[in-house]
Amino acid sequence: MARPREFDLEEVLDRAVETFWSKGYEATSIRDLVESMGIHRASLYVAFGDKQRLFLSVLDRYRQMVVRKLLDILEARPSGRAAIRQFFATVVEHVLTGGPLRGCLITNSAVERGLSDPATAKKVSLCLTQLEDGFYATLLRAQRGGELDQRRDLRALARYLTSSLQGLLVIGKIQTDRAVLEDVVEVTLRALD
Amino acid sequence: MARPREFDLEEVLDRAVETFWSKGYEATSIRDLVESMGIHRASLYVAFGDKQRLFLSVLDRYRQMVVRKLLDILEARPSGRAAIRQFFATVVEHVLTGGPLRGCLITNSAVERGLSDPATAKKVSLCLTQLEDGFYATLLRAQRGGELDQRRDLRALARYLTSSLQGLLVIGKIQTDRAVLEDVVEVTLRALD
DNA sequence: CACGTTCTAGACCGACTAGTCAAGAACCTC
DNA sequence: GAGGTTCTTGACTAGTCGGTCTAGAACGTG
Repeated sequence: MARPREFDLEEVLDRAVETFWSKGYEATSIRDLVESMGIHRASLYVAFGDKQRLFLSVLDRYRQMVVRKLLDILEARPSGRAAIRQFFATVVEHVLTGGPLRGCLITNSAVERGLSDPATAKKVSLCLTQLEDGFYATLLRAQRGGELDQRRDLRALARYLTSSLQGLLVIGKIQTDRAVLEDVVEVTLRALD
Repeated sequence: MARPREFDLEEVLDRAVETFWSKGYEATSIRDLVESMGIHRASLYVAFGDKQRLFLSVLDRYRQMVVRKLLDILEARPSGRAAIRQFFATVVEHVLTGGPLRGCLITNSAVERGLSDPATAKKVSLCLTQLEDGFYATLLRAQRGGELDQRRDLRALARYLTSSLQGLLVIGKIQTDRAVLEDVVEVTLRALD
């Protein structure tokens, strides 16, 4: 056996999540990460590999934590419609109060690295698929509960909601007028009628 | 009088637009710009100031060229509904064929620099406003032409379409399956019914 | 307690970063 | 053609980048 590491892997990874989330991939330097994670430069490389591999770990962690929480919202209510409405209301609140973390690491990563890093694109794609599947399950619940026309194409609706979420998060980077965001959500949800 | 510059300002600016568009702000180095623009490093600084100011000029140019073209699509057809449908069809084609320029500089800039650079945020906001106003005018045309219920809130609809466009462009960075993008557009346009 | 392993610490690497400067070339006006 | 202005050019700066390496500290096992 050997000397155990002095820090908690998930704990420092959470700090890395916040740093990449707020600054983006390119604008985050190893120095930034060392400072925010509170571990030594060499420890970072031993524990997580290089910057890109650390980022991929960050995306996994983000999926397990943040995306998971979002999916929980969709599952929390028996009414599918209410769940989806609550989902978007939560996102709007996040945008209005999120400060430097306003926005979404998945959106950011899709835009900044989607075209240049296939490994990142793959992880982002997984997150988007999970969200889409979450919407799908919720729409199915709504349909079975008689809240949604039986003839609606649920896969198309789920894809639409996933895309709408991304749009809302982009707009939220520029626009923090609640009325604007609520206008968007209101019209978005009309698609379910 | 003095020696005139040997390059065309707008011409080299167009090259800078392409470079920032395809690589993003942070990932683009001055060296990249010097090579793509085909002018000397010092000429770049004399003509455009530092990297950030060049980027702001790039955003202006993008608005005059690309956003202008998009707005033209909205104005090209007498039918407001047809114009909006054509608009999104064009965007889907761009995503499917755009290569390294797939995506939109406005979306990219909003996401990458919206929170960290107020000057960029302001220029992006202007572009989004122009798009929103373009949608508004087109919706109004549709409404007056009897293609849209008189009671609909056109401002909310315009904001929604602007946000939907951003969402589509984010999804397009990851997903190039035509069926997915068309699903999104199809449901998006149902909001007009 | 000694060994072997894996940690942390700080110094270090070449490459690249954004940005500057001095010198000379090219042009216009007079 | 002379003078003045602004261009282009290549060399140059200090600082930062991602990543590595060696030395020594800290632990579990025998």
